[in-house]
Amino acid sequence: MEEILCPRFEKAMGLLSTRWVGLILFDLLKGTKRFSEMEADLPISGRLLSDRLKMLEKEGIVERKIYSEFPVRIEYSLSDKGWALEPVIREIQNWAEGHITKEEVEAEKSDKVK
Amino acid sequence: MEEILCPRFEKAMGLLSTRWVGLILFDLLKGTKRFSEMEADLPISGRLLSDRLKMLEKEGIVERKIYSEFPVRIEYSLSDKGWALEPVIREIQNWAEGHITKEEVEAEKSDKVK
DNA sequence: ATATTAAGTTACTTTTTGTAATTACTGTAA
DNA sequence: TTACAGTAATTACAAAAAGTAACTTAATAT
Repeated sequence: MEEILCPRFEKAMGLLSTRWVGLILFDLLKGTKRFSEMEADLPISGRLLSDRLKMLEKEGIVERKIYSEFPVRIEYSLSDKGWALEPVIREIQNWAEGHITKEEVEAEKSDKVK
Repeated sequence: MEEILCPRFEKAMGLLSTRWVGLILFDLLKGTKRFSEMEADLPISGRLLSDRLKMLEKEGIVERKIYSEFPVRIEYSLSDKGWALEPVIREIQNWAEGHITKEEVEAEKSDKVK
């Protein structure tokens, strides 16, 4: 492979195409969330949610705040770098609304049953 | 999980976050390509490239054209639905240019060596 | 002591990737 | 007519990542 791809783009694409990252961002764009809330919102297990949040925190996209209450409360939110992804998510939504048909959504569901 | 996520968005995100799909789209946005060209452009093996192109064709995003010459020539290009993803890719590039640092790109490289 | 609650982590199985070798389908050359 | 060459895949198999459910940790209430 030669230098066809911009390395920054490749890195960004690697991040965004990590399974579940898009949905996690979508959820956090609605506001600050707790671990268990995200677990309930998204079709993802605790193990992977934990992995992905750790990864996104390391990348400076997500911020983690601990409140030492009872029981302990931990809040996740987007950093500025994370908020800057809003246009990306918006364009994906845009495309989805214009180009994903109801049939395709149905097909997806029956795939999952298999 | 309740109905928190838009099913169309979830479907779109599933497609776009399939490994290599973003880079394949990026490559095809530069124009029609042959299998072996894409294989050379991208850090992806023939097996997966073949899988992904088949999937994208099934989703109506990529078009496949056979030219019965010698040797056979097969060209891949984007459909209208595929071209409609251009703004998504553009916003990702945008974000990458503004928020991925040189250090992060370097870190990526050394990860690969490991 | 024991139970409760949130936020993870571990152990284990299934699925998806990556790599290399092989096939299929032409057509050209010896 | 057998052998070789150029594309575009496909197969076989080892390695990595994902999915699931049970378990752990830490603080506090009963």
